[in-house]
Amino acid sequence: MTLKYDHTAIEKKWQARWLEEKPFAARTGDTDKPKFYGLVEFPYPSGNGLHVGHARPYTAMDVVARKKRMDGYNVLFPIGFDAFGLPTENYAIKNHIHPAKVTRDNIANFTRQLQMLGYSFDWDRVVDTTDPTYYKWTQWIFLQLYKHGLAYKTSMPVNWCTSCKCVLANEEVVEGVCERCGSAVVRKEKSQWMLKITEYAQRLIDDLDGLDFIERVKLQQKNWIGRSTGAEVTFKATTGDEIVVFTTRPDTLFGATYMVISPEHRFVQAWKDQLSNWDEVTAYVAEAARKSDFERTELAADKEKTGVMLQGVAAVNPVNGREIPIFISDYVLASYGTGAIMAVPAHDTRDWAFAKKFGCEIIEVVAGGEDVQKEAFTAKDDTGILVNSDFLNGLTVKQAIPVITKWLEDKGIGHEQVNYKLRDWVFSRQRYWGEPIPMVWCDKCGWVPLPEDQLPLLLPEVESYEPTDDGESPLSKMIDWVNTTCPHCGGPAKRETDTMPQWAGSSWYFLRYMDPHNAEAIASKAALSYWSPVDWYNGGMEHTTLHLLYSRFWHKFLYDIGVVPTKEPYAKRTSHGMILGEGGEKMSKSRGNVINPNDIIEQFGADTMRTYIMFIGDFEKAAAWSANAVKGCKRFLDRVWNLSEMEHTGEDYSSANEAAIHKAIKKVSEDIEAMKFNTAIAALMALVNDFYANGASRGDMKALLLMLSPFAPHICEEMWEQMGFAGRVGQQSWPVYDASKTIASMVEMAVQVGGKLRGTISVAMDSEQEAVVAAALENKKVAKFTEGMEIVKVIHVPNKLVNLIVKPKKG
RNA sequence: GCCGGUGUGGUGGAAUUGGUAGACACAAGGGACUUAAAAUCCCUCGGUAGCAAUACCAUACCGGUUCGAGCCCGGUCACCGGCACCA
Repeated sequence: MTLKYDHTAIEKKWQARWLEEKPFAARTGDTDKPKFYGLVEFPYPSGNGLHVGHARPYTAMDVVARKKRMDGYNVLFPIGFDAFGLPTENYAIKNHIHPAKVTRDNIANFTRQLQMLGYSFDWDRVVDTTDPTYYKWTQWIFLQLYKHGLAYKTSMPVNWCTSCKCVLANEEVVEGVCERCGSAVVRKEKSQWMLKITEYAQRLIDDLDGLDFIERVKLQQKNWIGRSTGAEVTFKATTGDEIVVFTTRPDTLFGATYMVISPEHRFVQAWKDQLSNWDEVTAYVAEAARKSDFERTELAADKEKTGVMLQGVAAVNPVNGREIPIFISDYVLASYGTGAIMAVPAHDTRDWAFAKKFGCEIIEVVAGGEDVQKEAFTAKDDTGILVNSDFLNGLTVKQAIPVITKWLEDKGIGHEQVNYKLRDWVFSRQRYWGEPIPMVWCDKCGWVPLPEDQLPLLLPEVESYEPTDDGESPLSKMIDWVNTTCPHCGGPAKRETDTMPQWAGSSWYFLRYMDPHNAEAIASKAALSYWSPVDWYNGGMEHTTLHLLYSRFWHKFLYDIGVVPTKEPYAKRTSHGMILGEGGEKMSKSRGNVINPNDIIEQFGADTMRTYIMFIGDFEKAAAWSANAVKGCKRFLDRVWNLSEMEHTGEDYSSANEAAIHKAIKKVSEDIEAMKFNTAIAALMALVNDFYANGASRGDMKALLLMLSPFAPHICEEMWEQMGFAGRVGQQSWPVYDASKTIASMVEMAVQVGGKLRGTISVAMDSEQEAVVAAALENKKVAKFTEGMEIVKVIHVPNKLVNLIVKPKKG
């Protein structure tokens, strides 16, 4: 009689052994084995502790890592903590505890929770972004960016979160509100450090081609970067100024009946003296400036256009010399293209709406749509033919674009132009708990980078971490720290008091794992060349345009300056779906439907938790938690455990189970690679059902434990040991299947008559068509439908199906 | 509005990518064991009709291609995600 399955004791035992024996340590430069670097997104160690949302991707990658080790790979599977950030800082403010202390405590708690789940992380490679030995290198990378002209400080309107009292990157603003806290975001003029990610826009698109990323990630990044090809065209104004516009439709130039410039355009102020309605203009400019991002988004939704015509100034359409009015309107953005457009109301829906409201002329220049007085015709393909356009008449849109572009170039008033929606990365934050930006302002020398030997620039101790209402970082109150000497001229100077955004530390952490204790470099050349690139990176879709794009940018930069050996950081990127609450709603404290992994582990064990979270459904799709289904997985592991009550004889596969085992090995192996963890577990459940029906040899049990071990490692190690198998299950080779053994000698085939299933027959493997048809006709159910019929056609799919097409016999 | 995705039993989900729809579970019902309960084991379980064998219907909806469609094509509806005045 075997003991009951005591998950708590078993899991404690094996977790302790793993910490002691370190079987998951990665060895740099282990040349007799191929390397595999599996990566999960490191957690932000919040005070709430680990969430089931972490367990899904972490378990998945742990299953992959454990299987890869059994496949003979030298595996790097690390974990760390992305610990700078607002929640910690806010908690520190509220409770008057230093954020470093809060971080230490939270990391300790997370570590304990991660270990309770039995993850095979290499605990000697943990990184913490708030550790000065780590952020020294985050600062070092910033200095390299600065030295290569990719970091610059500029005063510009930025996204200001009214609640966080902090600047946000464009990527952090979602539907006009703060991505993190949901508060209103307003525009504010501030001097900010910026990173020139736009310089990498084209490469960030192009290099996606060679990567094994799921399509929706590639697509989302491409859309975010937003490349569009068109032309820049210069219009002369009656003031003599030249206004440059960007258009993707130079073919419609003859239909440009007015022009719009953004309220922020420099010409608005420059033309002050020429404008007879200056009061009206300034009122509109002020109004536009006051609008928050949220209000502007709202307005965009209604498409209610506003604007003011500039009285006293006009522009000239260069193709026909016609004088056209100039408007200012906030539907033209200062930050895209040139901040000015030529308006072609007949062929652009926004221009059309504006023209209708302001009574502008609508001239058709592309025929083929409905009446342009009723709606704009915007087709960009070959359906439209150019009209009212002089030398372009008769051409299709596609044909006309190169013709007019060439014409503009010849005249010296235009050229082809590519634009991107992507903007430079706003890199400053006015908060305490982040990496200090290692720059010094000297009145004589300007911005001076801190010499590298002075890194890390440590965060000073402050009295209060509270953000200030004037929008300055709390560090600005540290007079002793702020006042310093210029590294260049030695004169008095001031330190930069803004800190870096949370995305800084996470933009390169995967490199540090390769060589986490290196004091001389971000990682040694040897480690970088051995482990790069990350072979498989799994993470959330919400990071596609933030972390994933930012880290690709940094990595490309590091490649350009010779620090890393690969152009791209990640060879493969996959993504998991969210875990929802029991009712299918998002888990949240306010709904009270949050599942704490600790509770599940305590009640059912880590192996049940792991098995369930993998069995819950399609890994890529959202899945709702089900307490009942958790019990089902516990029942499965109980059944596995209770197999030990059976008598097992024979080291080979039993003849009764052999075919099923070979099939299961094939299925589980392929499913893990394809992240179809749910069907892999289903196959193992079916195998256990077979064992109950047929009995199982020691060889059969061995196969089961090997295959189940990546999912439920504790119970498998325990049973492996108790059954007296040598070594540790996690250190064995993954079983191989023999394709010929997955096939039985007899197969069941479907028989259709006229495409309808009428019966099944059992025939020898690879039977010829004649034999199959003969067997089919003998089947009583089939015979009913073939009696008195003539077979006119037979469709035979070997070993699967035979379809008899019949018609009534003549006579 | 634009781009992408999804839609299968009471539920979560399978389906070798055009070849026996509903694997594997959950829930439910019945039975065995038990003084009883839990646990465990066995059986039933898409719908309609029938005692049954069986027949017909069935993968959001409508149509098409095909010997054969959950899968391909055209259209419609619903939900989810991303972008959103980007010229």
